[in-house]
Amino acid sequence: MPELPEVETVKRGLRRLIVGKTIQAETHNNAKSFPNPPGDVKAFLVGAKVKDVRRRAKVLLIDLSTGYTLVIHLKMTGQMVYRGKEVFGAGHPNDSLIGKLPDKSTRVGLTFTDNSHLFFNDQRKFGWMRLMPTTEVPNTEFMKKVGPEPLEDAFTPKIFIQRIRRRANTTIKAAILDQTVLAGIGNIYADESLWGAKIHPAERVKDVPDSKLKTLHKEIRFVLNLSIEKGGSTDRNYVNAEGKKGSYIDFARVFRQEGKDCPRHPGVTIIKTRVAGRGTHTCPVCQVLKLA
DNA sequence: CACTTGACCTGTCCGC
DNA sequence: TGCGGACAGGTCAAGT
Repeated sequence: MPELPEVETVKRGLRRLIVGKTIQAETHNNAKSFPNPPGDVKAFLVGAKVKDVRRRAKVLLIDLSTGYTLVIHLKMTGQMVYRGKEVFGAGHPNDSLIGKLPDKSTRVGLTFTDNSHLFFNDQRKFGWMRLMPTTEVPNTEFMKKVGPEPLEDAFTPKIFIQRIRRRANTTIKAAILDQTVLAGIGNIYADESLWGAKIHPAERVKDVPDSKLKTLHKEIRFVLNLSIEKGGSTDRNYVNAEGKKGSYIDFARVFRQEGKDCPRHPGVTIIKTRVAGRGTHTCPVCQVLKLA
């Protein structure tokens, strides 16, 4: 999915666009995408005013005046796209991937009382949204076990090293993708930060010295901050709340750069392999797997 | 318990 | 052009 920078970008857009608006109507066409019973929708969603939009890990939280929160996970192909007078629709000369909405991958539609709309689009139907009492959100299994936010001050190198050492025998890539170690890293920023720290993704955590983990901690924060600045990564179909693409991919050093030169080593080609079951991009010169 | 693999879906791309 | 297979940014349940 959308990883931390993409969800953060959507959150910031929605904050600007929908806070203060009142939901007038809801439609959905797929029970998996929005499993709440119709009674919940009528009692806690329709007629509610949007109080705030938050993010924890890769989860988007829309707090409502009814004391309920819309909890949303975009997974691989989810999009939350707003259409209203603040945002131009199809035909506007921006780089939008979104044409006329709703379309065939629209799973949920919300209409506000000013006749603007918020669409939950999700081609692969892995994503979901659900209503629950705001006070219950921190008590969900996911929220109880998810790791720290990597961009908060409390996420020190010491905390990172302490938490990742629990995954001693797995690969470093699998460990940083593990949401219980730290929140928000996905395949793009795993590859980008490991290249930054000059660590081979298949290295076992126990074989990575603290000094390297400290560098990795710094690189994780660097790539996540840079990506937020660029509005996230659009590799396939990610778009922000206005339906626009992110531009981090233009700055990517290894992700989706197979066949191109490593920025550190002109003439050395970035290769694509498979680590932790995921497509993995590395420079064969900067990232050497130590043979135990 | 730690770790790995397959399943969940739809769409696209690549080779034959 | 058509068809089969691999692959795609995430997470979990089930397996070893």
